[in-house]
Amino acid sequence: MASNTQFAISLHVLTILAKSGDGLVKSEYIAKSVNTNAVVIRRLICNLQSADLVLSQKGATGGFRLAKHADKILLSDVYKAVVPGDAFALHRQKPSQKCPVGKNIESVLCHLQKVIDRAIDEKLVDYSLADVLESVETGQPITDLSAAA
Amino acid sequence: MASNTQFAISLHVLTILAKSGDGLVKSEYIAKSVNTNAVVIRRLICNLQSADLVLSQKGATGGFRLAKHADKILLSDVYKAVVPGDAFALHRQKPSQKCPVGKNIESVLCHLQKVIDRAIDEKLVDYSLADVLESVETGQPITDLSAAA
DNA sequence: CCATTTGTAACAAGGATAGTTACAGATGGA
DNA sequence: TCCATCTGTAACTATCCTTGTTACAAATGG
Repeated sequence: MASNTQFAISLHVLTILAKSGDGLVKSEYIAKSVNTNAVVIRRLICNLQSADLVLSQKGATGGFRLAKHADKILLSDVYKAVVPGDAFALHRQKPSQKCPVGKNIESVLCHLQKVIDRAIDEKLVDYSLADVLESVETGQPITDLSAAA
Repeated sequence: MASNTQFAISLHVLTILAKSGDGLVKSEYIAKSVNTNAVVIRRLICNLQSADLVLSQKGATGGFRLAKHADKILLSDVYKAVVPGDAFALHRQKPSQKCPVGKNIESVLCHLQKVIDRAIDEKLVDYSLADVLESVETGQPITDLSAAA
C-alpha cells in the first residue's frame, strides 16, 4: 500500500484550478475542499510549480492558477512531479553478497522497477487533467482507453 | 519512505527456492541471504503460501519449496499476493462534500487506481519466476518485451 | 523423547507522511 | 506610506506503517 497521498491530492488541487480557469484560487479555499491545512496545500503546490504545472501570485490578491491549459497537463506529468520513488521498494539491508542469488538479485529488481515505472507512465500519458475535470463534472467514469480498444 | 519491500523480498525468496528445485530450504538460510531475521521470512512466506506459490514442511527436517514450477509462477501472481493496496493512496481525510470537486473526485481517483493497477498487472503477467532466475544466473538483464516489440 | 523447524503473537524501533504553528517576504489597495 | 492579506518555508509534533526482535506453541523425523 502506497501511503503517499500526494498524487491524489495533486489531482484534486489541479482539478479545482482547472475549474477556476484564469481566476486565482487561494490555498485556504483549496484546503477547505481537500479537508486539510493550507500549508499542506502550499507545500504540495511548490512541487507542481517546479514542474511548470502551476503559477502563483503573492500578496493580498494572490493565489494559484494553472500554468497551461488543462488538456496540456498529462497525468504522467503530475505523477512524475509528485511521486518521487519507484513502484516498489528494494531491500533495506543489502543482500548477502556471498549468496549467488543475493549477489545478483538487486540489479534484476532494479531493472524490473524501470519496467513497471514505464508501464505506469505509458498508461498515464493517455489522460489529461481535462479528462479528470470532465469526469468530475459529469460524474461519468474517466474513459478507459485500454477497455475501449 | 516506509514503503513496502515485500515484493522485492518475495522475488528474492522465490528465486532461492526456484534455484533449489525440489529441495527444502530453511527460513534461516533464506534470512542469511536476504540479510534479515528468519521470522520476517516466515511471515512473508505465509502470504506466498496463501497464494499457492510455496509449500512448507514442519519439523526437524522441514523447510520451504515452490508449489509449482518456476515458469508457472508469474510476477503478477507474486505482486497480487504481497502488495495489498493500490498504486497510490487516496485522501486520508474525506474531501469536503460541499465542494463540487471534493464531492466527486474520490470516485474518479478510485477509477484511476484501477486503471494503473491493471497496467501493472498486464505488464507483470509477461514475466515468470523462471525469467528472474535466468536473469540472476546469467547476469543478463531480464528480457524487456515492450522494448523488443 | 528430543532436537529442530514452522507458525504466530506481541512488542520495540525506525522512518516516512501529514498536520500544525510561526514568521519572513511580497503585493495590491486605502 | 501603511497595512491587511497571501505565498513560501522552516521547525516541530503526531500518527501510521513496516520491519526487526523475542518468545513460545505445535509439528515432525530420527
